[in-house]
Amino acid sequence: MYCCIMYSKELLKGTLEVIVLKLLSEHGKMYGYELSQKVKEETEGKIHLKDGSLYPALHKLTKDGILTFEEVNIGKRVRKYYKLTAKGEEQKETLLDEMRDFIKTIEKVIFSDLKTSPAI
Amino acid sequence: MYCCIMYSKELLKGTLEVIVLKLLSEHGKMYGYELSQKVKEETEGKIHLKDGSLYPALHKLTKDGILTFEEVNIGKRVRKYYKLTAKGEEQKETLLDEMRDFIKTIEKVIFSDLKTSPAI
DNA sequence: AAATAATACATCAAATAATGAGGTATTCAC
DNA sequence: GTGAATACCTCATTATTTGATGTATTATTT
Repeated sequence: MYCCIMYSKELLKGTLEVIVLKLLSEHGKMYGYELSQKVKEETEGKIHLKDGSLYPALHKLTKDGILTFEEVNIGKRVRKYYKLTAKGEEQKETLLDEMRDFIKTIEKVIFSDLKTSPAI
Repeated sequence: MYCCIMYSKELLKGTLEVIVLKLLSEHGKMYGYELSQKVKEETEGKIHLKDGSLYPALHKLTKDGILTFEEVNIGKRVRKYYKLTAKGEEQKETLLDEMRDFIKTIEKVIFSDLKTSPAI
């Protein structure tokens, strides 16, 4: 059902994307697991980036030139630290603007009681 | 990509659903075309309920007992006026609450500059 | 009067993406 | 040495949007 919003794909898809880009922009570089923990923490568990969504997303964003990564060995374990490319920085700004606009629009439609009813 | 939000399905799915339920609650009864026009108008064209999304959604909501409809003949044309059932009223409240909560959460994650950086 | 736009409904194949389940392996705490 | 946490990954299934396509009536423009 989802939606049918002008910027539907770019936006709702972006719920994950915009979060990832914002956090990476803010923290410089982060690895997948770190991202999911950070989001869980900042939202008191309300938003939970699942493995099955997060990793494919990171791969796609990398493929699209939004992110790059470097592998860092932590003992025998490998971490992939992601960061924004220049294109990624632009994309972040775009998505944040869209999100702002989307929220404003939704709020206007959804949370207006005043609008119609002259209240008896 | 979408998301992976606690209430993902119930919420993002709901962008259409919540709009429809809100408008029906507000206006009593409306038909499909009217709904799409109203939304377009109220959002200055930013949100556009497409036929291919709207009608299937109305059918599904009816099947689920959220909506009922009555057919009205306008000349040779038939209009289906939809309205909320009691269950639909409840559902509307639930979705509005979720939407409020979602927006608050997203805003917290996305629009905080203060949070991390101690600024130089 | 004829063409065009708007009204009003509908369906469906294709594309897209989230979910949930499954998998591997390392490190830490008890 | 067992379980939990860390850290990555894939993929089939499911769900949903989109865009195309269709039908038909009414209003408007030329």
